Amino acid sequence: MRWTHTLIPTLKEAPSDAEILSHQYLIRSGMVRKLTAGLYTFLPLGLRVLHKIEKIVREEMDRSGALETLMPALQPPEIWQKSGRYETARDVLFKAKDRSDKEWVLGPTHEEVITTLVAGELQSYRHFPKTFYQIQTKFRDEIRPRFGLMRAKEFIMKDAYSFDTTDEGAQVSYKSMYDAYARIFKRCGLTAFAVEADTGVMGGKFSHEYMVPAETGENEVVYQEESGYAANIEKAVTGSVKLDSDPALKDLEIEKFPTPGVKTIENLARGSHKIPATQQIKTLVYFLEDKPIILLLRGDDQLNEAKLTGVVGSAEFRPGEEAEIVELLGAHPGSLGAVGVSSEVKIYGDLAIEGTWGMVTGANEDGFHIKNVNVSRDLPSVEWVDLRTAKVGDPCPTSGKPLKIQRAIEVGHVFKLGTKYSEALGATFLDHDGKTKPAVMGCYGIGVTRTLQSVIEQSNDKFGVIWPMAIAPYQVCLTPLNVDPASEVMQLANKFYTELVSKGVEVIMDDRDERPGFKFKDSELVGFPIRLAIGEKSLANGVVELKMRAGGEVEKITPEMAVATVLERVHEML
RNA sequence: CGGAGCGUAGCUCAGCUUGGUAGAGCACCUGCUUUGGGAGCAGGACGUCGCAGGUUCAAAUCCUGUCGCUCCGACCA
Repeated sequence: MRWTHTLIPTLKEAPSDAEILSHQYLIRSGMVRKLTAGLYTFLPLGLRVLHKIEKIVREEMDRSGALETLMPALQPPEIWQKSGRYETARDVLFKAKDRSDKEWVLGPTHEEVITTLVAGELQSYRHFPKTFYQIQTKFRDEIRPRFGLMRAKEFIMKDAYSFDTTDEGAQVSYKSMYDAYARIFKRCGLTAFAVEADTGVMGGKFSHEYMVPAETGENEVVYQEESGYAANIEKAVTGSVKLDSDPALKDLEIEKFPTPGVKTIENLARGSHKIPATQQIKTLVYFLEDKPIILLLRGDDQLNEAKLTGVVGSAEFRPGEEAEIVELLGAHPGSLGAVGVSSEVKIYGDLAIEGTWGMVTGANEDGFHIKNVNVSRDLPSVEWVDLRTAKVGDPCPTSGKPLKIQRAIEVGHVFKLGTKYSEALGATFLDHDGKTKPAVMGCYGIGVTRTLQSVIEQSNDKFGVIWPMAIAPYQVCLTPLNVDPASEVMQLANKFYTELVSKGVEVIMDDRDERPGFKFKDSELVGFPIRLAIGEKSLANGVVELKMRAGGEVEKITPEMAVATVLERVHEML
């Protein structure tokens, strides 16, 4: 390809609406342009990268035995009503109406469609297992699209769905996808690792997310290198963080004491009371489908709402409003406690305070707290569960070593679904024993467009993008510094171009009549892995100049060696 | 949806406080010079100042409304 024939609108300055570096480079290097928030046009260069990632995804999906399909993006709402997600996913569903005012759904994902297909086509255990995948545009009415392709209203996803007759089979399918994902990200030049992920209302143990470490990521990963433990913070459990209570306080009776003006854990820890946060019980009032529940955490801990979802089996909860809380407990937030609360209110307590004593909590009377709370004695009806958010330095659940936290971008998610959708949509089969059973499903997603931007986020320097060879828009940027067709420089460039292309190398020739510095800057901004510059000065010394984008000095090589050397580098880096 | 900020040339932004001729740099067009790290000079084209009302002799500037964009939170590939 010749630069003057394609469209690579590079920008010297970062667009004002691009916050993170990968978003800026995506725009500046002329890969995409924004139509409106969360919607992007892929320009020729960006599309080449996208296609290359898709090719890798296809190859690895095919290799794992998955079957490529293509499902409609436009879907009837009836199947969403059947699965129950017409309601539960209503916030992300884009809806459209046709001329007769019938409603349609733009697919944010395809469990309903694929399961409907399987319900009709796979009827015997002999037809299983099967895994289907597709690479397709998804639509999600994101509350807040952001960071370019990272979170868009419309994006390209590789989604896959496995169907097995047994749970054990489903685990094999799961593992197969899990492994394929690792290969995909590796081939894309991405450092991504699998972490245990929250399974939310679906339950079950099998969910992993593939994470790319990045400060701009929207997720937090809790990990311990030595033990290998890694989990999304929503899911992360820890070893016991329970602290020893002072034996002297165990049998003391609870005692109310005045705490005027104290509204927060912090107030009580600092002020005149000097009660460490670790000795306080934090009392939160939530409403679960209009029924109040009380949550108890240690003063220094934060509630993990994803864990709460798992505990109560629903995501339909919200923090109570001040008026509701006053009505329930008779005091304002800041003086709340669970001691003596009616046994009709469900109370969940975090494991970190189970069995402790000498604790301080609100008295349910404004301006008063109570001390010497012995949890086992004074809070008998509490159900003890894991509710806290893991913190840096907490003990690793497997090794006890201190945990660390790293921000990351989620590029893939593998999920063992079970029979939720197969039951709802009738994907059953006749087993050996003549019984009708629901298929056991798994679902697997890769954000293809997000993966693209993640590579930029991970692989760049102050000059621009550094594309890994496998997904670079072009492998080689041929840079003649004189584009006069009659010049020796341009004739040699044309010769190299022809030879390299004939050997299957993807070359872009920068045939613009621009100054050298201008061309060098552009090629570095776009990030072609190899640049071969041909200029009069070096040619007079019998050499051309090879520069690797990833680093290293300019290498001077003879024109005779140029094509072979470039070819060798391309293959080394693939 | 809650909180914060921003809408002026293709891009980055100044001008707004204190109302009065619409600005700069980059990019674009023409010419000359230049030619190894985002060149220089001269000339040129490009704007309903997001939109709609209002105040005023007069609005980019003040007021009201509205739409869009960005960031923080809940959601997620």
